[in-house]
Amino acid sequence: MTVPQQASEGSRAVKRTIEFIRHHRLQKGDRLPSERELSDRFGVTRSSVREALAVLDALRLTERRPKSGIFLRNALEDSGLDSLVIQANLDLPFDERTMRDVSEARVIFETHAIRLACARRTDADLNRLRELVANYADRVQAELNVANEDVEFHLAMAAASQNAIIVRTLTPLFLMSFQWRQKYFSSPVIRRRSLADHQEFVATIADRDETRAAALVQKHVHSAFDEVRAMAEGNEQPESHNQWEGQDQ
Amino acid sequence: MTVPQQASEGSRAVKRTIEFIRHHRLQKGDRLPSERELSDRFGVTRSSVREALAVLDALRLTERRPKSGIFLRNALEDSGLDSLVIQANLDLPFDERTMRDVSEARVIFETHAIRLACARRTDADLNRLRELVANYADRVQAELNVANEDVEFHLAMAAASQNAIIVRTLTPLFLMSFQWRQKYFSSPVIRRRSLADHQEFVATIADRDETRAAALVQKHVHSAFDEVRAMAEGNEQPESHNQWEGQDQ
DNA sequence: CCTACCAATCTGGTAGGTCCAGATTGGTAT
DNA sequence: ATACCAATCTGGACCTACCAGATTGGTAGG
Repeated sequence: MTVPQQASEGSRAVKRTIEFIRHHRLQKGDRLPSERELSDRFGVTRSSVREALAVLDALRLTERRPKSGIFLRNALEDSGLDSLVIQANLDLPFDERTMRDVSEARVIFETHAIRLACARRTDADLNRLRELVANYADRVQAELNVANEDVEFHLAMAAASQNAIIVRTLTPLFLMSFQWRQKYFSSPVIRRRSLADHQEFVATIADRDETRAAALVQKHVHSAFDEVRAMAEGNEQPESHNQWEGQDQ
Repeated sequence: MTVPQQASEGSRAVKRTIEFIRHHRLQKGDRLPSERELSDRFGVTRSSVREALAVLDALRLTERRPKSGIFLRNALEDSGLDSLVIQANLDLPFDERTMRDVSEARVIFETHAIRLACARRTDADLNRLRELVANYADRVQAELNVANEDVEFHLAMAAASQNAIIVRTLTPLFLMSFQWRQKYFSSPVIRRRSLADHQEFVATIADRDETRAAALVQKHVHSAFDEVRAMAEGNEQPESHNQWEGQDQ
């Protein structure tokens, strides 16, 4: 995956802007301060602010009206899925509701993905999945973290559905959870359990057994989310309202 | 929806860069020319190029390695869904396979959305849907285009699922088809047929009739895509490989 | 007092320049 | 063939300047 570099000023400006929107509770249609004022506030150049605004525009969060101002196009919660990845990378917190929705959506999307994979998977898909599981097993044996390999495997299953849009939909849902995925897979017990599931996934896809595959998705994803939830509640400071905040690793 | 402004240099730089990647058939891991060279090629300032690269970074298409270069992180087809919206807004074409996948994904996602909507919709959701249909009916009566209203209605149905992630997933799938949606709804016959479907949607959601609702989604979406496909093939120049290219309106 | 109008001001868009420090690279000396 | 070092290239950030249209506030006219 990506090596966590230090955030550039441009990215910091994105973070500051999102925090500004949050803090001032700006709503759809509200106007942001001018680029010049934002650059003053944030202590960066207008160039950096403009870079950030270009990103927020791309995410459909803001709209820059020439000679007029910067306006909020959507509430933070209405932007595209890619903004979740960016928020996660910037260590911005998610609320409980978002995490619940992500969990539910992932089950729905991945269930369909694996159903399609059972129906349409090619031998090449199957071989790739077997390779990935073998590699996964090696790493589990070597007591290594498999957070990245887990994402790789799940995306490979999705790819076997032969529908690139489904893959592109699931990708951000995985990437946004990179932080706590790392924590989740720090447990050897969990790694072994996960490996067993993956092996079963491959078997069901090989047999084109949609029903068993779909059931397995439910179990696999739900248990993962339950586990993470439990971990978060265990480590949680009592006064923290948000157990899903990204953690530095 | 959004008024199509003239593209800024920053957006043009995005377009030029994507075209560059396409034209030179760059693959994952390949290196792009330096910012300075791109700004020369495109005839814009480095600032504009940097704005564009910030966007492509956010879309997970490129990766900027400080003091090293710009590298392709993903193939164009592996980026997030939001990039589809941007490509559509820049009048960049989609290939047939993407459109097929979008159609399939939309049916899957929206079917689940409406199932959840049947189970969970509140009275407020229902009222909003009725309002939207009433407005829709007025516009059909007045022989007005209902492209935007159609999106609004479908997103409102998705919102009734009480899962924001599903809404955020469907949104780009609608927005990317803004161009030909406009054409599709230029036909009064289609507008009337669509209105009838929407009225039936509301009825099924009111009755919480999941089965009928799901069946209706299949019919509604498939017929729409078939229609658009037929329209595109009809107007198509024989040598065009791509009938999904965005059209100016 | 209200309205119409106009000029100063503010805004985003773009250009062009500078400096920095680390990565890359190619040639040189060993 | 290898080790090393200096010139070069790269992205990151800052700064100033200009443009033209949108906005706005005050003024003149009704």
